[in-house]
Amino acid sequence: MTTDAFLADCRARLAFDLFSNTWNAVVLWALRDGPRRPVELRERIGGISSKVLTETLRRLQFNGLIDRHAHQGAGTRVEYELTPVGRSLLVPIDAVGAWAFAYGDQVMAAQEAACAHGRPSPTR
Amino acid sequence: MTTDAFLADCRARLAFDLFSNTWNAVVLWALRDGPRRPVELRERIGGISSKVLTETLRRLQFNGLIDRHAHQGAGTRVEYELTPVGRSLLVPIDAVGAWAFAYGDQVMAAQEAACAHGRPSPTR
DNA sequence: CGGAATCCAGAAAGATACTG
DNA sequence: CAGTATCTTTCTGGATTCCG
Repeated sequence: MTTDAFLADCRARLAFDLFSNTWNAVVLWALRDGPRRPVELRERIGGISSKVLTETLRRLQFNGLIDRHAHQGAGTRVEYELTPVGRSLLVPIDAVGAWAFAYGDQVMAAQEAACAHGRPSPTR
Repeated sequence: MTTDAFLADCRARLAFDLFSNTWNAVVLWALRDGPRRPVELRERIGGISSKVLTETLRRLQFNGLIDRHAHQGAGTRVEYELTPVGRSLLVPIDAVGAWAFAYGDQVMAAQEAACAHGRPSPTR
């Protein structure tokens, strides 16, 4: 199918914007095995602050990718869960992961080679 | 294969970082049909400034995803071309595009529904 | 525990002008 | 045309603190 036209004002940009965020894909991935509480997510994911996690969850919720469930009881218990749409996004996320698995070494090698040739490292 | 562990310090993050940039994927996509000159890229892609395009190209080059060819002649003629590794990245990019094609409507609908319910729109 | 409120540093990206 | 140099604005993510 090939979905041409990522360019100009294309709808595919919508998906790219979802990825152009450090944590969106990571959090979705961390939710793949079922509902999770924020504290669990922070354990599974390394190095994400409470604030940033909350922001990310709001963002995903806003885009209809996750649902928030507040179970009432002693204290507070909240869980987040993938929606069907959110779950469907795991497919392309997995494709990205598979690529990294296959080609990550070559990218790192290219980075080191560029540095060795005195090229400054762009931010990313 | 499923490439578990996107979490903590995993190599898959390397790939996510490549995507967590507004323009990387778009520029790679614009190069899919063969070598392109910067001015051509700016035409195909909408709304990218010369400066940002250059930065993006340097970044992709640094990661070994594209090559730069400077043809000498009257004036200046430069072309950028995908490396084999860069071309391989089109596969996951295409998966993302296919997802957007299939589910983009639902995401946009969710956004509008959230707004209608008075939820503020997170940045992304 | 969940999460909201601040404050802050750094990075990304846009606009503009300029050089070869 | 390709690329650089500034300047400015916006965004992101991190740290800290406080409330229910």
